[in-house]
Order: sequence, then C-alpha cells, then structure tokens
Amino acid sequence: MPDAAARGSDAQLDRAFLALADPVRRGLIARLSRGPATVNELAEPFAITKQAVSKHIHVLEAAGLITRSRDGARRPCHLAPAALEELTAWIDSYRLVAEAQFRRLDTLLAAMDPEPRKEAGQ
Amino acid sequence: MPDAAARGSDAQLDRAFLALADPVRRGLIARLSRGPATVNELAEPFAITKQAVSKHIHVLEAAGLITRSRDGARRPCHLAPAALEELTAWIDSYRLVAEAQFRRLDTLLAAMDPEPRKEAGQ
DNA sequence: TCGTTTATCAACCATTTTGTTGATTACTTA
DNA sequence: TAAGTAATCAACAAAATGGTTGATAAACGA
Repeated sequence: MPDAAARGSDAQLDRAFLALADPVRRGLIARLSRGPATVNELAEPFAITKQAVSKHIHVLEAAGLITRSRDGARRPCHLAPAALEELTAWIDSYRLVAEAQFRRLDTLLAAMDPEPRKEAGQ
Repeated sequence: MPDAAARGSDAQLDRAFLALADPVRRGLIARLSRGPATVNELAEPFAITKQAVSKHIHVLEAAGLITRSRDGARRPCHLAPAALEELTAWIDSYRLVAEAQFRRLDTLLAAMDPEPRKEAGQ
C-alpha cells in the first residue's frame, strides 16, 4: 500500500493548493514571479486592506510558496519556484497515469470494435 | 495590462485548486487515475460516510476535474486529465518566469561580485 | 528624540466548508 | 409489484476562511 504522501494525505500539499485557490493570492504569485516585492507594493493593485494582504502573504509563506527577507523596515517577499515545481509534479504524476490509461483503452476498443460505442455520460 | 484570467481571477481556477486542497479529494484523484470508479468504490477506503464522499465528488466535478457517466444504477466517475493539465500550465507559467529571473540575477551578481553576499532572509 | 513608514497583532463578524443523520429518488432483479 | 442496491437531497452543527477596524511594534530619517 502506498504511504500517506503517495495517497495525498500531506498537510503541506493541503496548504499549497489551498493557497492557490484564491484570486488575490494567485495575483500575488503572478506579481512575485517578476521579482521580489513588499507588502505595500503587493497590496496596491487590490481593493482590500493591507492587513488582508498581509494575511494572504502568511498563507503563501506557510504553504512554502514564498519566503521573506529583511531590508531595513521592509520585508520583501520572494517566490519559491521549487515549491511550485512540487505541485506540478504531484498533478502530473496522476495526470500521466490517467492519460496512459486512456490511450490503452482507446487502443483496446479500436481493436475489439471499429464502431464507436455511445457512452451515456456527457 | 493582462486580462482577468492572466492575473488569476478565474473562478474555475479557484474551484480546481480548492478541489485539490483536501487529502480525501486527492485520494479520489489518485484512485481515479487508475480507472473509473463508483461512489461506493471510492468511499470504501475512507473513514467518512458515503454522503460525504458524494459531496467531495461534486466538488471535483464542479471544478471540472472529473466527469460522470451512467451505467444502470451506477454513475461512475472518470478523471479529466485535460483539466489537470490546465493547472500545471498555470503554475508553470509563473514558475518558469521566476526561474528565469533567478538565473538572470545569479548571472548579474556573479558578474558584479564573485563574493557571495549574505541575505538576511532564510 | 520625534515623526513617518512598514508591517503585524488582536478582536470581531459574515460566509463557506465539511461532516453528520435521516429521508428520498432512480434503477435493477426476483 | 416488491425488495434491494446506488446515490443524492435536506437540514443541521462545528470549524475554517476572508474581510474589517483599531492598536502596536520595529526601523528609518531629520
């Protein structure tokens, strides 16, 4: 039997996917992909308070998607591409298996019956 | 200026990433990557009621990550690899930009100062 | 030191999410 | 038709999420 991580019971994956499930946080990711930025800089485009943005940043940091550094009174945020790569690796590990399944099924059906069967699903 | 989707304000992305931010739903995805299954089959490994699993399946379906079909009284679930591919595409679009930034910065710093600078962040 | 900038902490509220139990619908089979 | 199986609907409770306002801490600059 696969271990907990292989079955998907990883709290860090919970945090990372949850962090991406919000348009504000995805906007922060998009901005940070072009370089580091402070909370005030990140908050500027959004119609919410700086405190709310600060909370979003903590969600991203707890998920490991960003890191903070110190520059005087400023605490710039930096994207952590390695964490993003882990997410695509998780998704792709199942996507590729499923696509291989579909290819095998297509091949089998074509060999058994050249007539396309109608499936009740949409 | 990029449009709403490019900035990440896409409700479908919200649903898809939120759908993956739960260990039960990731377990369902993992199982479905090996082939279709019914609600009862999917519910068996989990210590929650069948109704709760049914709700999780609706979350995955609303996110476009799975589809349903009809087979008599059974309604099997099928993974939708194309939707998973869209998620990896979104993540990679920003990851790759950030990694290119880092490579440019590394090159610049190496050219300016061979001595590695200490950054206050972790 | 004093004022300003940067950012967080704390308390609170509305909404959403996740689970339960019990009833109901849809389909199959005897 | 009647019984059994597959799955959902409905109502409810507990917990988490996302936002606000107001107060506070930490570092800089004159």
